[in-house]
Amino acid sequence: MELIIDDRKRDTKLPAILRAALELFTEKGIHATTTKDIARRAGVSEGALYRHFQGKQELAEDLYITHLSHFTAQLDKSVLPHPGFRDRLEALVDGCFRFFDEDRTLFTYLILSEHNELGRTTKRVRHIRHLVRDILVDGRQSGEVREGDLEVFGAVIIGTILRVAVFRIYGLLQGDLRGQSKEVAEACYRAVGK
Amino acid sequence: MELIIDDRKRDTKLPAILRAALELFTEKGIHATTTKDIARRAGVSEGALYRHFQGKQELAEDLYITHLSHFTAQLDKSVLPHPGFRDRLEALVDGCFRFFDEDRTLFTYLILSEHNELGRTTKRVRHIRHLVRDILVDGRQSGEVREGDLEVFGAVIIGTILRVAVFRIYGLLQGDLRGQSKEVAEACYRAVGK
Amino acid sequence: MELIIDDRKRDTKLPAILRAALELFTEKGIHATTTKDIARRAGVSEGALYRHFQGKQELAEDLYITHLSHFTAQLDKSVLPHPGFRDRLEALVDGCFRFFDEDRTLFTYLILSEHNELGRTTKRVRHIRHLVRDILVDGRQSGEVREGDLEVFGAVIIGTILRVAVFRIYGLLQGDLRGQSKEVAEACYRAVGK
Amino acid sequence: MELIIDDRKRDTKLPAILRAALELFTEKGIHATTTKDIARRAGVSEGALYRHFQGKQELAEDLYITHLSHFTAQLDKSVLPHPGFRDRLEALVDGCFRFFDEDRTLFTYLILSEHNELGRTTKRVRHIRHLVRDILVDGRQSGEVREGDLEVFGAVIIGTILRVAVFRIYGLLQGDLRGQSKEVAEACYRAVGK
DNA sequence: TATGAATGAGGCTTCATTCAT
DNA sequence: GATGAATGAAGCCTCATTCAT
Repeated sequence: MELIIDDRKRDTKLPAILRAALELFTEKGIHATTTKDIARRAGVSEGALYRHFQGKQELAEDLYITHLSHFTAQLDKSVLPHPGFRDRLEALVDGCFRFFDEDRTLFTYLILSEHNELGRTTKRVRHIRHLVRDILVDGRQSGEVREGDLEVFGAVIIGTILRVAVFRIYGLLQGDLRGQSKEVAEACYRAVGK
Repeated sequence: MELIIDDRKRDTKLPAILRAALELFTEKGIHATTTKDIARRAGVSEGALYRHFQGKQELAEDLYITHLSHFTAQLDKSVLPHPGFRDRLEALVDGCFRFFDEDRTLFTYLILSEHNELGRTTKRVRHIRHLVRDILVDGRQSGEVREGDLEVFGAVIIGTILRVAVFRIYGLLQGDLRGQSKEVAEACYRAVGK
Repeated sequence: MELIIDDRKRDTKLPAILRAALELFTEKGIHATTTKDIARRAGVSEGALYRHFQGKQELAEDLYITHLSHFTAQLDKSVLPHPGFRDRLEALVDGCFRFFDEDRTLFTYLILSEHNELGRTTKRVRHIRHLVRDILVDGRQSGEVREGDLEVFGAVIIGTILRVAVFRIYGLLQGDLRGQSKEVAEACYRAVGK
Repeated sequence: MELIIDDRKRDTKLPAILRAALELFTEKGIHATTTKDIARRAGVSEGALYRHFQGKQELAEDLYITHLSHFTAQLDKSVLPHPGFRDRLEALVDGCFRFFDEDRTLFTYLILSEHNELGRTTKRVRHIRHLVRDILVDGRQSGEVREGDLEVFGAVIIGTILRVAVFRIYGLLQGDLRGQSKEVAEACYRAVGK
């Protein structure tokens, strides 16, 4: 999947830098990735990073904010139009899994990694967590979600989706995740639906 | 909760070092924690760590292996004696949540953190994941677990438990988690039970 | 005051570059001024400097030699025609102070700054120091300068002139310096005249 | 001359570091001196600097403040006890010249260098300038200083002293400066005394 | 001619670890 | 055993200069 890049920078080394950084941040974590690592993998001098970012930190934050915003927006668009809770749940799971299948590295960076390093930055972007909450609140109102703490239900849904992805990475599951969307959505629905 | 320490070292600076290291590793990650950080928080000199460990890495691995083994063993002991799937599930959730309530930092270090830094080390210890798998296999055999991919079901259970803990840390949930054990086990059971 | 520029280059970016460089060199020193600083303040690209100069060093030397030569020549012309020591002294002080008033930045760059960076370059240009020496030697011969080491007297005159300028920059003195020419020349005369 | 050093650090590398830094800062300026330069001349690893200072800047400021304060205090003590303006002037010039003779490098660093790099720091320490002002104000009150702007007179005195030192460094003057104290004080007195 | 991305050397600083005291 | 100064490798970043467009 192509990362989001300002058109004017299409023929600079920025795309290579972003992709290299993304991979390394995901593999080893932001802190453990050195600027030299990034430069080497991008096929670029270290100094080149600084034409596009103020520093490693900004690079990491930029990658995070830009792509998470984009992903969440897309997810909103494919989930919220569905009227019923059950369909929304399926769309949610499917949206996540398709994204995972398409760019596992990016998914991991945005959603699975912890990023203590990014500090407050991570709190300023809409996240699946918020979408799930919206879905649950609507579902409760429409009577499709059973009694119980909505935060706990949110944890069930998000926890399940993310852990399935983690298991896929560990190799405990195989093949494209989108093949499992139905089954995973079903499990979630059983857990929280009426 | 008191960390596990060789009796002969009870009155050295080791306990302080371990606790300081644990806190910092959990707060900032192993890589981002410096030996100076640890020394300062433990109230010892920088060189003091090296009388107890070969280096930072060994300290991190030691903490991990010792305590994770201990936790998993305890969990096995409180879960496996129960004969039925449903009770085991409840015991599992409750065991995890009690541990979380007792020492959130240690729980985070052992279970929630990612620890790319520890590499292969993390694979050499029995983990909740293995216990969950055992419970599910037994439950399938006894007919208490419905049709469906056991790996997916494992992801549901573990994902749910861990995400509830994460939500507690974020402050989305409040109070002791053990109060939620029943509700969380119920959700898991609905998701995978017959 | 307009900097000295080859007529053919009047409508290139050279004037802007020179002025920006002069200001920055004076404010922060040559070493601490980056080519990017200069480019930004001049409103040109980083590479643009290199069409007019071989590099930053040459730019700094060029500025120095061109303008110092010009200033010293002017000073010679306005000082030496006076026949008496006293009048020459006044003309000297006044010439310096007028220059200061007209372009304080340039005066600072040429006369007040230390320029370790310019190395030998600074020694190849006639300097006020030489003019002062000439005046004193003549004054001694004509009996207008009292007994005493002429080098020390030179230090008194130059030191006084420069320090007055420095005090003006610090804000310890106010207004145009040329208003003080008479008083300063008087002090110098008392110090070294018969 | 021995630099001022906390007793507890007498047998560390700090003295070597301070002396090396002082020499280099004076020779090439703070900015142009690299930490590697300092380490090499001090016979120390670069990292060693950071056991004693937060960074190069702090090292430069520390050197400046500590020693300038000390010098000015000494100068106050040897100048102010004299009751008359003339004697004070002589003591001032002599105090400066003795200091110059004893440690020319330190004198240059503290008094002759410009130190744009030190910014506001330089303004927080009592300086010869303040002492000169005090002397002149008293001298005016006692009727020993003639009519005229005291700031200008201050510039004459300080400018003269400093320029003599500069000329000594250039080699225009030779031998110990203290031999010239009387003559220089005389010139200053003629310039501003009654 | 002008731009600004890219380079590569080198600057400042950090850090795990060692070692003299 | 304990301290903390020192080391040296490595990390992040800057900068004068080059070069493709």
